[in-house]
Amino acid sequence: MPRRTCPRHGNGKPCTCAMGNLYRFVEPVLLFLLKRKGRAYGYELANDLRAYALTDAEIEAASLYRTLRQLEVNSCVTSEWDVAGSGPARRVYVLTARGEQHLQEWVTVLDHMSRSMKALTREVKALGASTAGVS
Amino acid sequence: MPRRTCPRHGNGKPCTCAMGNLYRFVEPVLLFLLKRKGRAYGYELANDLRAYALTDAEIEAASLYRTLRQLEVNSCVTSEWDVAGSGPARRVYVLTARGEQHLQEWVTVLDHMSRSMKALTREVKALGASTAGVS
DNA sequence: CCGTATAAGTGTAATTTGCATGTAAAGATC
DNA sequence: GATCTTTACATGCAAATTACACTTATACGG
Repeated sequence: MPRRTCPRHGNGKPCTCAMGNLYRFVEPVLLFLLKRKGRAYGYELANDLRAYALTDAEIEAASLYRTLRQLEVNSCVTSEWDVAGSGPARRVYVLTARGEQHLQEWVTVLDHMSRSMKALTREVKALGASTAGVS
Repeated sequence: MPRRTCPRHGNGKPCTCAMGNLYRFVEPVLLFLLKRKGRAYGYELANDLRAYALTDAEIEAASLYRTLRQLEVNSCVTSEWDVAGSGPARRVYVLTARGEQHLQEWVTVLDHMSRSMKALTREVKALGASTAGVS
């Protein structure tokens, strides 16, 4: 069990922060965004990442960059420096065929998880919110 | 990124093993099963756990027991030894009101994640499986 | 007495994560 | 021309998490 209290959103609402950042789920979103955009650099992806995040946990910039580098190590993306624009150089990423394939694998996995989660929540709701437990 | 190859199911199928065991997702299933069964011991829960698992990863017995003990530390369940039946003594768990509440929190979180996952997979499918990447 | 099934753990190395910090370029402000 | 801010990427390390092997213990059949 990860930290039981959410350090960032200290309110009473259920929060996936209490489950940790789960950077695992950053990966499929990055693959998707790269496929859709064609090419993109990390800082740029950070925004879209929030919109498509699978959990409501804050995405660490560090985990974004680390995930991209790791995807490159695993040949899911390639990168090169873009020194054209103004500002500091950007590392621009492009999806590879391997990455495309990995994204499709993720779709299978997420599809399955999505169904399982829905099935579970349905069953819990069916049981009702009765406080049948011990105090 | 966790291990990229699934050590247990070395075949080509997408497998959540490659995402690690995610014992986080064992927790809500255990809470649900305990609510439904009223009382249960670990070894018994292991079977049902497979049926309701949110990922297709093998559930480690160790993580099952550890999660139960941790749930007890967090007052989500209580336990006592059952020495009645034959065989080794069993630690029998019962859901508490706190655990019931925590289960409802999980429902909120899983509901949200389920939707996000479905939305993402839908969008990926809409893009098509075109190999638009670099070789 | 030995093997097997049941039941519940523990030990620990490796991996993953959160958070702080470092580097560096360009533009704004004064 | 000094320094502040924003953009952009990256690393270091302690703490948390996980995988996997291993241990303890009871009962039953033969």
